[in-house]
Amino acid sequence: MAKKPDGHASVTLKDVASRVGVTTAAASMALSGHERISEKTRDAVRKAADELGYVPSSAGRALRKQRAGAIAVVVPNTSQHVFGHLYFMHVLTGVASAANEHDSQLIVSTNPDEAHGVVAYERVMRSRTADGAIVTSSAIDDPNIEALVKTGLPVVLIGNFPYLPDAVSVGIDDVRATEAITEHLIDVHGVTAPVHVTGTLDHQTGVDRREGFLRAVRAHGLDETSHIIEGDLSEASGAAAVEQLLADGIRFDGIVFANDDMALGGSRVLRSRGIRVPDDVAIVGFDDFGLARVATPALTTVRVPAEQMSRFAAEQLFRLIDGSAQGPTHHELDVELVLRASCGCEHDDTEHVIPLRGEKPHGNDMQRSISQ
Amino acid sequence: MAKKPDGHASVTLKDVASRVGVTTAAASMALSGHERISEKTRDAVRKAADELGYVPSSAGRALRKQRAGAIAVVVPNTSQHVFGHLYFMHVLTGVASAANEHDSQLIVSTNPDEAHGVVAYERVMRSRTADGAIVTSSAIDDPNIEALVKTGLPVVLIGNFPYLPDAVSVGIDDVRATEAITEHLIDVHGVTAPVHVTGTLDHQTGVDRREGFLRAVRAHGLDETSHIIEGDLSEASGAAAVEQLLADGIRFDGIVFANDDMALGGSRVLRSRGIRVPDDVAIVGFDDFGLARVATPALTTVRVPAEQMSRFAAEQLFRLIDGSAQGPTHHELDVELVLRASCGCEHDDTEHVIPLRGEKPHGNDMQRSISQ
DNA sequence: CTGAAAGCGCTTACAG
DNA sequence: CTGAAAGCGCTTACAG
Repeated sequence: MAKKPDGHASVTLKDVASRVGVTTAAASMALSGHERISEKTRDAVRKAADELGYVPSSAGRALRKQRAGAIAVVVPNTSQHVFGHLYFMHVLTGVASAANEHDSQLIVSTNPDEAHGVVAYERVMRSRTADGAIVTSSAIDDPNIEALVKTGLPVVLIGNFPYLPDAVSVGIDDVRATEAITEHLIDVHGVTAPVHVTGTLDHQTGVDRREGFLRAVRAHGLDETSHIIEGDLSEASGAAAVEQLLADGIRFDGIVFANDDMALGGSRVLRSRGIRVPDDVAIVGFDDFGLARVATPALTTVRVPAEQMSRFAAEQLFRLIDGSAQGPTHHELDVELVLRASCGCEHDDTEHVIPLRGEKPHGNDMQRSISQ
Repeated sequence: MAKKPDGHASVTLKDVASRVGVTTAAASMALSGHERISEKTRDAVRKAADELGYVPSSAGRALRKQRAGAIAVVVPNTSQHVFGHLYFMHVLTGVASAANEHDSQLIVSTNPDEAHGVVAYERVMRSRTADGAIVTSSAIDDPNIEALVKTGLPVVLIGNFPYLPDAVSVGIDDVRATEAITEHLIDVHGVTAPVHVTGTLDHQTGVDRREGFLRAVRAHGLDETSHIIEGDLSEASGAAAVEQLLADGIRFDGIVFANDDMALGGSRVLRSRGIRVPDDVAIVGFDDFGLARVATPALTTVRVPAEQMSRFAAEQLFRLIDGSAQGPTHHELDVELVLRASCGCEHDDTEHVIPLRGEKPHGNDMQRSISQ
């Protein structure tokens, strides 16, 4: 048995082979079910492996096969505040299940700090610790992402990246979704003075959701009575946005927040000022990662299929790794409108879900919608 | 350059060495700053490595060093419902920062399904994909955990495991914390008929929190007027518990929920029946992972320092791996009482935090409290 | 002091 | 058909 520095013995193929009296090569073939090994030997080897508790060394195998047997989920450090924590849980759940199905390990790679210089996740790739990477919630102009894509290593981005035409990515149609939920406020609830509180505008989602709001507003001739305030996706910035609206004496009867966290912050301020939601002001969010449903009033929002999205991204990544797919591609998943109390549709304990198919492709040809 | 099956070239030490005209051994020593290599050669090698974008192969290094350079966070599949998602985010954040400081990769290991047979995370250890593991939210009697601990491999458990005397673990004093928050309801808010909705009782936290409730109730002579209902930590079970209380016509003026999710579910039912929180019934939760603060009314709770706990667990794990610490040990972190609106202490937008030092060690000698 | 072999554990291409 | 070498990339103990 091989001795590890800390004194633990680990069982190697050599141990299995010598117990049976064959070479390691034969033992290896026996375990992989190679047909040139007799059934008798195969069984003996497998029995020995079982008894000894043999598990192949991932390092030995990785070195020989030139494949790590792992994929990485990359989280740029700058994104700490970009999505709420729950988004990332959904991503992890989706990627983990795909990784399990492919007998692959899952590595979570964050950038310790920006100053640290060498980008941690590029090291992960170059050191071949992972065979490929899924990158989530990165800024529009993150040069590291661009560099990573350019290396030609297997990388799948979650989100929309119009400035990275060579990338493989998976996202949703933020423009269309925000347009739809804004139209809902206008058409169904008679909102005539809508406000949009944006996300961070260095992220494509922020830009796209703003664009969706603008399209709906323009289509309904509400340009004059609508307003846009910049937020940063934090609850505090949602609260600040509403306080600013009130301080500026702006008239508004509906707010489209670019995410749920901000909607919650805004809702709190409205309530504290005695403004009723949805009676005085209808509000909606975006994400539905968990907070929206338990809020009071429950929040009408766009449900982002984060888990399916990341699961699909992982499957796509495995296809890149094994060569059965090639980039560049962009795939889009459908989202749902989840109608609850905050827009005036439902009571606090009920919800109504409307599928929103991606019928209005935009940007490039490769897009297509995937039914879930 | 080595060719990978998918056609990507990766730079190896050999490439660096041959560019400079030295052996790989010399190049290796140069890069690690070994003094036997002349400054001139060292600089030349480093320059070459930089230019070629050389990053050491993790597989090669792992094989040679008998060390993976990675640690694993293990999540038993059965725990899907045990803690809310946000708990795990805090765990990941804490472990990731410690791993980064130790130049270690972070592997997330879940059990695909119980039926899958071979326990996934034991494979991770046996295959030496990770040098050690942090195990979180496992059931009291999980035989896999016990087996894992018995292997003597570096493992740190998060939680309290009185039945695993050989384990290295990091936790909080659930008994003391629940006793304190129950006493708060009784002493400060005059609750005379308290109810406890337990967590899952196959987890030590569930048992301990119930014990804490019982201690407080007994100390105040409220045995006769108190009740205990079993929950499962889900929001739905909190709601169901309250419905049962009402259906049974039980008189109660305070509820100690074993976690925040259940408290939120219970709170919703109370509100829908026109029972005011905290005026008619004071309620408290446990965790403070995110929902408690944004709930209406904001939830008084015990703040579990999940991030610090798991960070400490990771540091402890690295000590086990490098031999600078040995098990068994148990460490306890301090928690805080966070007083908000649901018990009647504060308004919806304010909170008051009371540190709760672990002054009452119980169980075994090794425990000590760590100030944060 | 320095050159270069040995070997970590594995699998497959090669020689017989 | 089968035996066993070669080599993935690395680092250190050894020989000179």
